[in-house]
Amino acid sequence: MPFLKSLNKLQLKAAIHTQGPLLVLAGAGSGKTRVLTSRIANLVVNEGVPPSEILAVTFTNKAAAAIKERLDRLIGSRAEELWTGTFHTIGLNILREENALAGHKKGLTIYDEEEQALLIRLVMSELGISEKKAPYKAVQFEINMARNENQTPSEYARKSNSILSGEVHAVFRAYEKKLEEAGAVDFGSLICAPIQLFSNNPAALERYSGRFRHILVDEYQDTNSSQYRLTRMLASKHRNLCVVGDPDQSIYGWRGADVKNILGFQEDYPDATFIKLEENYRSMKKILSAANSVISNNEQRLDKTLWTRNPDGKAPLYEQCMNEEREAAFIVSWIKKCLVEAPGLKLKDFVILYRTNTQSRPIEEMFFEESIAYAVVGGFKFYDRREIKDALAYLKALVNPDDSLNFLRIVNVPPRGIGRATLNKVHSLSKNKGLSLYEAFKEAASNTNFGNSGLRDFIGTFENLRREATERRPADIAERVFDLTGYMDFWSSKKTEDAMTRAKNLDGLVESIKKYETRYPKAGIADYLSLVALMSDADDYKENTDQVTLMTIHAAKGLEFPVVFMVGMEEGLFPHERSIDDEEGVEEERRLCYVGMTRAKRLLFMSSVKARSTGKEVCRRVTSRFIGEIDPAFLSIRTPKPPAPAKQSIEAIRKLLFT
DNA sequence: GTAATATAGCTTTTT
DNA sequence: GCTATATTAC
Repeated sequence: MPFLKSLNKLQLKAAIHTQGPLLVLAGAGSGKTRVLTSRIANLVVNEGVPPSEILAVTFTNKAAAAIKERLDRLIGSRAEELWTGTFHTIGLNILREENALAGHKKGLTIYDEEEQALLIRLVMSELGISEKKAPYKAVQFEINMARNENQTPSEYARKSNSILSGEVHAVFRAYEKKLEEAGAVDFGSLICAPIQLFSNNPAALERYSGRFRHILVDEYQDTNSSQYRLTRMLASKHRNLCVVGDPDQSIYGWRGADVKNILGFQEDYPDATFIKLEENYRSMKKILSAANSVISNNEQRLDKTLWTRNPDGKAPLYEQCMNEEREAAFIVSWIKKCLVEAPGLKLKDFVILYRTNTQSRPIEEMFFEESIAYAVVGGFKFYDRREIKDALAYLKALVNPDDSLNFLRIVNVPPRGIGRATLNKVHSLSKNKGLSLYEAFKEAASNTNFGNSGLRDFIGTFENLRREATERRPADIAERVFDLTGYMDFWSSKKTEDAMTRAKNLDGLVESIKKYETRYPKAGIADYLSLVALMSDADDYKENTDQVTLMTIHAAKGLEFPVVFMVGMEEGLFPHERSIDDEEGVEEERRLCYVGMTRAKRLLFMSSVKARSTGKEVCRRVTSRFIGEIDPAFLSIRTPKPPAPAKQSIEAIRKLLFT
């Protein structure tokens, strides 16, 4: 088979292994994705396994799409039948399928972090728990951690030793009830609900564990306890579970990921085959050695040393810059130099990696000034904008009006005379009669005691839209909604620049729905909404356009670039001050550093600044310990000389003179 | 009762 | 720098 020819011995072994559990420890750049795809292709082509009986879980939906695409080249259109996606996508699909089977008509609205926070705060105020006693952020964190451990509210109460456990327990319970009433789920319940379903319903478990003859889980080091349980359940029948990962690249501990899942795999499955991929095909020797010397400072590690046949290449270069602007100038001058000296390189071969999203700004400004095309991945997303959130809330409310949270969000936007007093009245009506907010509004609209015409008009419009929605296409629906509710007009009638961009963004949203519509002709507006909710930052990385990419190191997981810049290599930023207190936190930061460094194929630049402006103050900064941990044999340190960007604007010179 | 305006507060990483 | 909340104006 042609797809097996290009593999090395160990990769091949992993690819053609067919029966029983398999653990693949795949170091950075060791050809993991190739192994995964060849393995699936081998199962289908040589072993005759129908693609529909294979489940491949990836970390992002983009990675899932990439696997499907590669597979499409190997086995053709049958790749479409494969079950792929993130744990969350898989969970959602299971819930949908089972809901349909059980005849539930309830909507499945996915609440993102912000919606979750709103609901928690609502619950807290109803329970009379003050923000001072229990900050909602802390409550939210506890609830999400409980979800990561697949705990119900009462299990949480039993096991938690948090000082807030009493309050959290109460909020958690009421929160679950509200979710249920709204037909909504949070991210965590997309994993927990299927587990619960399978525990209560052996026939359902039988269906799925029987269907998935082979299961592959990528990035297994970043699975949490719930995902672990779900995986075990799904694999319980056939036990053909292949997990792939690298403990050194575990960077989601703060989200409940537990490296023990991968480290303990052989205890869970004593008959598991174990394969270690240590040959790196990605990076030049000196880059790899530098990365290895950093990660070797971690105490808690599995024995593993990455090596490569690649040439030495150039040692990573570190420079301490005066401030953020100089750091940005440092990047720009090197990009320009590289483009001249290495004619094969294009803008899309460069990536700027940072610890926190806010770090992108000064770099963006410099790129703009120097007319360098760039794209920021993640960070402040299109879908995070207020007008887009409002617009999506309209669509969510339309699809699932019992989702009181989103209904509430839009009911008086734009202002239509439904203020606090009206809201209170409707709210008590809903409570007294046990109605959802929307049902209460409907009742209020037909009741003449509510002399509010704005309310009646809105409910009328909303009802009409709901009727229309059954026979229109998604983009059409969206356009009608924004039009008839006056939401589009709310922005486009204002003449401020801000309002105009918001109106334009709304048009952009309709455009994106149109694109979705042509791509998935059978899908409805509800499908679009869940896709948007589960879309990850990395999903909007476009490798085909020629522009420099800016992203967090977290988002860069699984990607590779010829030239990598890692900026802000400073104590307090990287490692971040909030993880500096305990050794485990620092070790995770170190793994993150390792992940960043191992993204680089040919050149790696690292930089820090001497003075950083945080808010109003300017702080002196100390070089990150990680720089000191790099074996000096594999690091060039440059003392900053006056930077000389090819084209200096008057403004840039002025800045140089006065800073 | 509702809408516009000032003020504080906040920014780790994300499905 | 930008948004949710509190206050004041209509």
